Amino acid sequence: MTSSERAVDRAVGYMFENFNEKVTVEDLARVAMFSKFYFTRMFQRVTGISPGRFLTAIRLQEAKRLLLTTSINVIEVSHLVGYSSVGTFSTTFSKAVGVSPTEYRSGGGVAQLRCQSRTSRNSHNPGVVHGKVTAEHPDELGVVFVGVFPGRIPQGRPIKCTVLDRPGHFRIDDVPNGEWYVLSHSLSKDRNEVLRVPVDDDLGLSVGAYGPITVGAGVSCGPVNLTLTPKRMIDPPVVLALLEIRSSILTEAG
DNA sequence: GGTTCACCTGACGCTCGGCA
DNA sequence: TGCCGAGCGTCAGGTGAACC
Repeated sequence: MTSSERAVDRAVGYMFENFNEKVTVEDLARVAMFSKFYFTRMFQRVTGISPGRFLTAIRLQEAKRLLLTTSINVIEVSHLVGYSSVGTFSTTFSKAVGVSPTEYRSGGGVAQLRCQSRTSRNSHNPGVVHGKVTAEHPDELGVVFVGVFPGRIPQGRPIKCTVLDRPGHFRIDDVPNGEWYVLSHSLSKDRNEVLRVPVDDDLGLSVGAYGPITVGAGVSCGPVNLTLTPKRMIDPPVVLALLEIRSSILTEAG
């Protein structure tokens, strides 16, 4: 682990301990023992996202857990995870997870989403993304989710996605033109045993990221080689109901 | 009780430059 | 080369009220 990663690790630890309070970039920089200017750049370089968005992801991950495992109302949940305005919480949650807090709870954590194409971009002549997902111990992994996202953090609805039985080759068609990230997640096989039960933590989760890639009109983009590694604390939390989406996709397929 | 929306604020991204 | 400070424009996120 480099000195930068150690500093980011300290800051992320501070976020996990204090996400329910007001945490500023100055606080995090002080914990990391760097100036706030340099810290922001360093954090972005190590994690791929800004400190503020990382903190938001932690808060939403905790909110998902509270919504599924308790009967606390949305207002109380918003306060418990650090939001002073339930309006902000509701809006942020809906954008990141794909459904509102009450929909998420009523669906038991299974977000009935579809991999959507975006029509706002130049998508009349979409491209193809292809590549391969590898892992150090592929036999220990269950099904693999591969999605195309606008950013480095898996939130909102994926532009396009696919599910593999195991690490291996993939192909995603009809990807709109633009600059995207390809993100992949997989659970260890023992956790897949409980696939139908909503998953609300990162235990046994392996992640891989690639990008940004530029998809051109009618062009096959790749190979995109994704390597799944066990999720570290400094990897961005999975905000989107990715695993739950995977479950619903499998339900449809089955 | 929960969501949406307009407005506002502060964090962020980018860039340049200084220092050791 | 690594660390840090600062200015400035942009935009994500926070607030609070209206609405369902």
